[in-house]
Amino acid sequence: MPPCPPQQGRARTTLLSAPQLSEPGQQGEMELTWQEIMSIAELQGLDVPNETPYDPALYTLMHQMAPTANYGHCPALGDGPVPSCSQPAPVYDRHYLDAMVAPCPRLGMGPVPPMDPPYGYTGMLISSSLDPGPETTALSQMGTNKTPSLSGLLSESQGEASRRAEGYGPPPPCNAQEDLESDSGLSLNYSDADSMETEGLEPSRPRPDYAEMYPVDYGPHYPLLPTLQEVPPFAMQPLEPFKPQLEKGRAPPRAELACSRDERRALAMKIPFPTEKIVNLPVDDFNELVSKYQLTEPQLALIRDIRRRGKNKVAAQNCRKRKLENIVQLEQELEQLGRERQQLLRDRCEVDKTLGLMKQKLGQLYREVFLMLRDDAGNPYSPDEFSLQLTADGGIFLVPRSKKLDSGD
DNA sequence: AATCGATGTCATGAA
DNA sequence: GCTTCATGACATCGA
Repeated sequence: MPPCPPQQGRARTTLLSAPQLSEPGQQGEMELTWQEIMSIAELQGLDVPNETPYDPALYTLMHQMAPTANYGHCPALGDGPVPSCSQPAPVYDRHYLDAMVAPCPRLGMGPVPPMDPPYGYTGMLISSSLDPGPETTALSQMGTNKTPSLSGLLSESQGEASRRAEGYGPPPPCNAQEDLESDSGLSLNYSDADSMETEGLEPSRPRPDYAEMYPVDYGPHYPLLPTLQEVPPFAMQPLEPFKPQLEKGRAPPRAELACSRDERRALAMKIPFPTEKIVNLPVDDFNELVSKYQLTEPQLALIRDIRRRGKNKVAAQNCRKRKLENIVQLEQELEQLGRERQQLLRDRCEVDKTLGLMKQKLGQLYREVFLMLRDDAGNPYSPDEFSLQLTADGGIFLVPRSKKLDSGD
């Protein structure tokens, strides 16, 4: 997305009053974010104010229905001076669950079909690495039934990354600002000009038609949050105490962040099924899933890109793993060839030594034979004038030095 | 500040 | 023609 011109921020500043934002840094991030969100609304002609997280009614409802559970509620969204927050996975999953049962009238979606049955697809490494822990969400309980058939091929860290990318891992600490700016290990920074896609720094690349539509958006899933009765027990468990990472001066490793960029895009675009399915379903099931919903063109484009990126991410991980394995194998082969070379050098040394001995013996034998030869007068032949030569058939001839046998050898 | 390794992403070609 | 996979190249982040 190209940098939002300042005028696009006006709409947001009319929605947000500055005192709501306690931290100047986060305020700046949120300004950018809301500029992008509002620009989306303008581009799509959406009725954003009715569903914006700043809808006072919804916002009030949020506090009423989940006063203690931390639903990824970002302090920067106007919740006072909370330094940081957690980004629990249940929020994400509940979002999808709710999306399954809640219509999304703004995007023209009709009533959403029920959740899909469990899938047994294990073809992708990313899916094979699933390992839902005790915190497994309702979504994973009902939606995934995967066999870790290829888990050995990927390192554990990769499996962890996959779990995180699928939103099934335990809720890692979430720094609000960091989460806004970063993603699951992705490099793009929404808040500065380095963001390739949000800032449109790659004019050579065709921008997807949803490009304006996936800025960070924590808002849209607020209206989809479950009512208190719907909150699963795991969501009501005590949360880990806040860890004010900003005060530690270090953001958590980006690999620990819960939401990937594509997941946030999916949230922002109200994609009604998880990115894990988008990426891992076989093409037939994927097409069937997509056909169940009435999705807009930008949503479909985003889904296709999420699938492509997800598959390519796994492919890249496999490719790098293969490359490393090849390097290790080649190094082992190199060592083996080095050992073989040393052995061949030793063998050659032995052979040279043996050859020298044989030449020595041959010379000695030659001299003995030559000295035994006599001419008709009984005088020995002079080695300067004659030499012994061997023919191909094994015959030995005494040949004058000036006249060699023309046998060729 | 420079460097390096890890990772995600894109472009491209092959199957 | 579409999808998937493999891989080089690039960008970014964190150590």
